[in-house]
Amino acid sequence: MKEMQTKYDPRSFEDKIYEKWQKNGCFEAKIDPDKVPFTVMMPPPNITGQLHMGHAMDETMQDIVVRFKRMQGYSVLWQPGVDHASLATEHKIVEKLREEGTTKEELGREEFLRRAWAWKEQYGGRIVEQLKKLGSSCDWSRLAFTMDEQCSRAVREAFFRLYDKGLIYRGSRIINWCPDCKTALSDEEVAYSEDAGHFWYFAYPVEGSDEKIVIATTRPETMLGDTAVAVNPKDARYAALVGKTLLLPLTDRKIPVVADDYVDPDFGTGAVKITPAHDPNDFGVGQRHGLASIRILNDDGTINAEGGKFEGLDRYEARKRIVEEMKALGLFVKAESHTHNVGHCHRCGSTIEPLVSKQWFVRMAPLAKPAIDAVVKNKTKFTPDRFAKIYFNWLENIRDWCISRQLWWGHRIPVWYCDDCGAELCSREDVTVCPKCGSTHLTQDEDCLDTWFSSALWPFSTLGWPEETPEFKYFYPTDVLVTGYDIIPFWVMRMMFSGLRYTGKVPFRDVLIHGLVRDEQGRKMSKSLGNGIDPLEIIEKYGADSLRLSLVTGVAPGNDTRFTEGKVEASRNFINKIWNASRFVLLNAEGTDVCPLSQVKLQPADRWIISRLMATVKEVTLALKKYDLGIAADKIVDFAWNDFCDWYIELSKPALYGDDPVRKRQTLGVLMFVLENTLKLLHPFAPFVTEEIYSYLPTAEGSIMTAEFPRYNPKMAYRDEAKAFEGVIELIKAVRAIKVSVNCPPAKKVHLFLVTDQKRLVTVNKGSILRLAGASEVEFVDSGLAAGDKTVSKVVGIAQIFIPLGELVDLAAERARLEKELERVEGEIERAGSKLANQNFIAKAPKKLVDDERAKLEKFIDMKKKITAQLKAL
RNA sequence: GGGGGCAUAGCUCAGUUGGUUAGAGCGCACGCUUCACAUGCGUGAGGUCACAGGUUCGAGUCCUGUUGUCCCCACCA
Repeated sequence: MKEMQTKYDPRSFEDKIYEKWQKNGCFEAKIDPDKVPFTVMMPPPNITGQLHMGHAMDETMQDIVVRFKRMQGYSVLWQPGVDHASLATEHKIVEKLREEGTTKEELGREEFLRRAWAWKEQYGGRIVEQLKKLGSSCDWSRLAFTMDEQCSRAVREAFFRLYDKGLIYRGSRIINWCPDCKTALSDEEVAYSEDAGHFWYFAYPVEGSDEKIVIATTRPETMLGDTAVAVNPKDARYAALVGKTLLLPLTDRKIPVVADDYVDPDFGTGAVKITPAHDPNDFGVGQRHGLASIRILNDDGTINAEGGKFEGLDRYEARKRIVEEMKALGLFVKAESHTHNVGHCHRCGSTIEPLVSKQWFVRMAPLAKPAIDAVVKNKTKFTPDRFAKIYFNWLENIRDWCISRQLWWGHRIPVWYCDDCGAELCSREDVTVCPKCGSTHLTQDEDCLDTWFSSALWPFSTLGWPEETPEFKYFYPTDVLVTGYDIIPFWVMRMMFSGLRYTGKVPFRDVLIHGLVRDEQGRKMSKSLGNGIDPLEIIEKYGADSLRLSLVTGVAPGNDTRFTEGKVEASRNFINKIWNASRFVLLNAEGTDVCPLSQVKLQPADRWIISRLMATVKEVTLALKKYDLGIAADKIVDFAWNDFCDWYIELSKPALYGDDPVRKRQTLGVLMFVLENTLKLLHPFAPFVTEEIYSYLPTAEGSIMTAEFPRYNPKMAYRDEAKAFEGVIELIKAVRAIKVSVNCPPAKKVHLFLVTDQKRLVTVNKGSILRLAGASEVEFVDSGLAAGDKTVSKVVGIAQIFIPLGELVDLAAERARLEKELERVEGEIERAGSKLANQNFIAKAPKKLVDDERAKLEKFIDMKKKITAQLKAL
């Protein structure tokens, strides 16, 4: 038998084990009609991405679930993949081109895409390699990419179907425009923040009079596109002006004063400049009053020809110049500091310009309805369920989804325009001949689709949809989707309505939502703050298992968590503990014919640890089923460290070091059984170290990955015997506590006098009691008097303990100690007594509870009697 | 304005459908070279479960309100 290394050194085996798993095809999903499928779709990380703590937690949670299910015998598919991340990637490549002194326009679409693919080939796999370091057990042989052939076909099909039913349309509407990325964005891709700005007051002269009307704006440059000033119809101040014409300064335009309920008379001056082309509210006013919509910005955020002499100026430069000119004209009234919510590009942070533009949209109302219903009807369940409310909130208030992007890297919109007859043609296949006029002069729409359009199809596009592939039939719908709450509007929601629309089924039955990983001070980890911690560095230092465990312990589902290295250390210490406990068992088993558990004549301590193991198996299995990963991890750690290491291993030592070879073989049988099951319980959380240790177990076969997850066996519950044995533990703890309380040196063995009716239990465990309590002898007596007068005593469940400690005993201190104990017990009697005196409690509480309370009361009364006697004896 | 989270030990957090004497890790105190492990072992101190009501035999847990704090969405030009 090979021997375990003395030191737990994850670096020495983690990579090797991962390679072995891959080589042996342990992650590969198989269509097996005899098994129940279990499918998880990995949220595809961006090809531009680097592994961060958020990924680490997300991946760990998925891997835990997936490994658990695999061990339970499901046919598991954990589908990995990466996302082309249209905007992020294009941004990156454009940056690179800038460094090379060129632009994408200069290269042209074809060359640009060639470069983008080359970049993808070179760097796109980086994140995949990083995921492997974590131990992710996904089926890499099925690695998908949102722009691969299969996903692209699905995108075309999906687009075509929606277009065909009129659920995709093209129109001029106010959209969010990023002047730096030079593309439209969806509402979800705009992040708002409170920014400091100004409120500028300008006077607009009324035509044919000396009157002026004062308006206020935060964006003076947009006045170039004003086509009206609006006031509230009930506002008496302006009633006379409604219908009059204003001379729009800095232009030669005349604009009307209109009345519209939209205007809040109490805000600003009560008069609002209306710029339909650059403000969503103004757009509405413009439509109601038939106003012209004048767009004044170019795609890059400079003023266009409509801006007259300001043409070509950057929006902020134009703002400055306009304020100056208004001052020169005497039409500037005042400026106030004003903080307001400003939209920023999710990707580059630039200030968003709302503007009217011709874009493609998905009609959301008909799609949102079934997506809401599916969750209402529990076809898909959120864990924790409060996130269903957030999901509803989004879908109930959703607006049409702008899906076109002025980008090249992505799925090109499958619509062609006939240059001759002007027909608009959407097709699954490329169109080369116009079906309307037969022309071959066709131009495909220049734009790409929002990345999330393809991500929305992920749960089925990866399985071959729209083909009815065997994979699709077997693995779809998927079982659980694991993702952060910040992704609900981007992705979860869109997969839901897409899945329902295209496949008629919900894409997943459960959605497990987790929170954000924050830094030690509770701040979001971010590039700009520079407070991110690299998971790979943590893995290098502590091992992947420690990182994984630290990311799920003490974390409640859906809650944010703070990452601290201290937590990783705590997890590392635990794993180190397991490592050493395993070494202990294996070193002792060496050269011994370990007795199989079925042939062991179980002792009370054996039954106790097996009982605890079974209770843990039950709890862990239940917790994992409910996705309570934090609770599951807690239970395992608690059992392994406290019950197994601190108690059972110590309890086993008299047998291991004793001279009864049968007893030793049997004890090793129990140790081996418990160790093996502990490793299996722990495997989903700490796959590497458990696999490594498993390989040394004489009883184990193959990989722990494919071993069966421990099953609760009611025959091994041994509930009563385990409870009785807890008495022995209590006894040992009491003796230790007594010794500490009188400053008795731990090495000094004490003579125990016990008044007990559990002589057999004590006798069977005498060796353990002597060893763990630090005693030289156990003697049964009828009363404490036998122990002499310089004794310290304590009452525990199975016995009255008397320890003669001679000079160490301070009679006054001992009396004080006993009195304090008496006080506590009397408190308990009081509590239990009043509870039992309550007739309502007796009548309404469950019988078991009442019985328990009665038993407790009896126990405490008995204790009181004994303590009183001891006090008297002093 | 709408929605949601959080408030439990010095710190970070658990607490599963309401039910033993409210837990863990870290930190702290005291002691320990006990032959797997000092990344350890033993013993302990430390909590009016934010506040005020209510429901209940019974509330950290459910309801209402208050305060503080954080997040998401909408948004007044």
